[in-house]
Amino acid sequence: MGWTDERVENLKRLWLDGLSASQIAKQLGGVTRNAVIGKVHRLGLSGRAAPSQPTRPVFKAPRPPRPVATAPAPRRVETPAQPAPVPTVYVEEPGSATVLTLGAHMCKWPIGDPSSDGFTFCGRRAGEGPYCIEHARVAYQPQQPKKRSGATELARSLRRYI
DNA sequence: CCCTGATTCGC
DNA sequence: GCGAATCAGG
Repeated sequence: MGWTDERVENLKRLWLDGLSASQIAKQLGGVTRNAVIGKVHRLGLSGRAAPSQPTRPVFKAPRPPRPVATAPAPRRVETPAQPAPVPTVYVEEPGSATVLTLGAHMCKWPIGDPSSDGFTFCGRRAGEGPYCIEHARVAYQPQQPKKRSGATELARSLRRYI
């Protein structure tokens, strides 16, 4: 499949809309993301007004030499032993995607407080639906048919979030 | 491992 | 001109 005028127009629009190369490739069909990227460059529109994910244009500072020989200071002098470091059970690890990096085919399972800075999405490869296989299981599991004791049920529901 | 764009180079 | 392979990065 070659680059017809129509397909090129599509490419331009989608690219300028901020879609990623792989997303565009899927949408156009018959091309890989490499082909899309190559074409984008040949068309001279590599830089985007609204990049899907701003690629660092700045250079990274040369790695500062690591202090090697110093012993790792166990910073923790005074803390009168708090009750228990028992972690909350039902919080997940932060996802790999933020609202800015969440792609079309990434799991959109929200993790954390949407109003806080640490809010993320799961971000793993999504299947048919908006979620990855694991979260799809949780999301689409209606109810457990049998009644259980309150404690048992609570323990059950919490387990799913570990 | 998933993803992103950038570059190279044989075709 | 094209795009797979590769590179470099999150």
